[in-house]
Amino acid sequence: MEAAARLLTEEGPNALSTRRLAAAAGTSTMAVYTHFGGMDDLVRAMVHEGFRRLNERMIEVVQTADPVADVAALGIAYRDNALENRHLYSVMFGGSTLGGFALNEEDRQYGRYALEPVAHAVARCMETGRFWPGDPRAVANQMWVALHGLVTLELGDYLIAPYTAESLFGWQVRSLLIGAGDDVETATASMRAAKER
Amino acid sequence: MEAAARLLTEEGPNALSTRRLAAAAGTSTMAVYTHFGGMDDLVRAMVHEGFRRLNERMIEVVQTADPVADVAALGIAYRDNALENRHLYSVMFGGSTLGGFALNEEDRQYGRYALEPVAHAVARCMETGRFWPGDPRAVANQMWVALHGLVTLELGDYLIAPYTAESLFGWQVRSLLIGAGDDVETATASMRAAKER
DNA sequence: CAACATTGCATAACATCGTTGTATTTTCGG
DNA sequence: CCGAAAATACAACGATGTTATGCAATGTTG
Repeated sequence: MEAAARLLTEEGPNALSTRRLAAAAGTSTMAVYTHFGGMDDLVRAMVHEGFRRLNERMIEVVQTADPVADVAALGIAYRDNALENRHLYSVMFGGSTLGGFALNEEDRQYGRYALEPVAHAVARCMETGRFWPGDPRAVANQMWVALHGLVTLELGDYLIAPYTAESLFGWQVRSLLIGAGDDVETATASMRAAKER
Repeated sequence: MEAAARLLTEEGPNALSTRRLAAAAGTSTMAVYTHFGGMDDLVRAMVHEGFRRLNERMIEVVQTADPVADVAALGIAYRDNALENRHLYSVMFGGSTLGGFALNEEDRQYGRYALEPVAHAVARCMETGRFWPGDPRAVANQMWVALHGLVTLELGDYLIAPYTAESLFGWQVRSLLIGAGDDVETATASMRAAKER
């Protein structure tokens, strides 16, 4: 139900209640239990929708002749998706608890799956010699961890000037690219190219 | 009230209710309103206690002749504190919402303040030439972002073999040290020294 | 077409939550 | 030792998720 998604994105997780949702959708609270199994399953459906959006966002980052720029573009896409679905993001990755809802292993697997495009792009960086040879998934996980930290602190309003999320994001991605083996100059150029997409 | 802290650490944020707390403390729900102002202020007190523990943990990392090892030890201390107070940590940094509780700017300032020891250690690394000259707070923020991401994903059970939190943590800290200017060999040695404290 | 079964939702009720008001008990200063 | 003040026990209110019951719409079948 897109009414639930609207409530969650506009008024936050606390507004996502059966009665608020029933009022917004013009029905009764029972609709939640017929269409879903309960509040938990509704939240789970929201989470899956969130992962679907994230995957969509990652997949539509096209592959170019510059795989390092592709990696940077994937990082930008990841952050953009989190900022546009901030409440959903915090539920997806274990932040907001939202009543008795708890992630299960299947949910988490959806999250890990979103890293596949990054792993592929990193593999291409290694094949072309821009990155040192190694495990692409390890590098992708490294990037995920760093960007997740940035995004959650940004959403929690912990990052203020002069160390804004924007500047830290650029620094973070850049050091990740260089730490994976790229040269300083080419990494900077690839980041600029990624930003302009 | 340490009963509240025990409830939160042992049964999670959802178990922290006025009635559960009253039953655990052997009193009535009114005790929450006399000693604190309400549920929100009780959570806020818990959060402040969490920041106090974090600061304590960071401060007791002694300064040695190897400032890079000190930085690594601070990272270890940060992660250890988060793992030992996992539920509290998620409340402190905007993860769990816990009813209507919301962080205010004063709370966040407590969190940022915990970075001071890191900034000092980084400054010493720069003075001794192990790190490139630069803004110590910028490097400290960089480290914070990366470690916060690692910890939150670890607490959310997102990190599984072969990319465990343990291995990613080592990789993350190592690349941070090297990215800040240290050599590969000396950084590895300093990390080993930090781990053995 | 009519009787039936099934499905979906509205209404009401229940347990639990944070919170508030009132009365009672406890505490403590003079 | 007494009176004022603080702390607490008890009950109640609104709101939450959930369940039970009943009704109406819908589809199915003879």
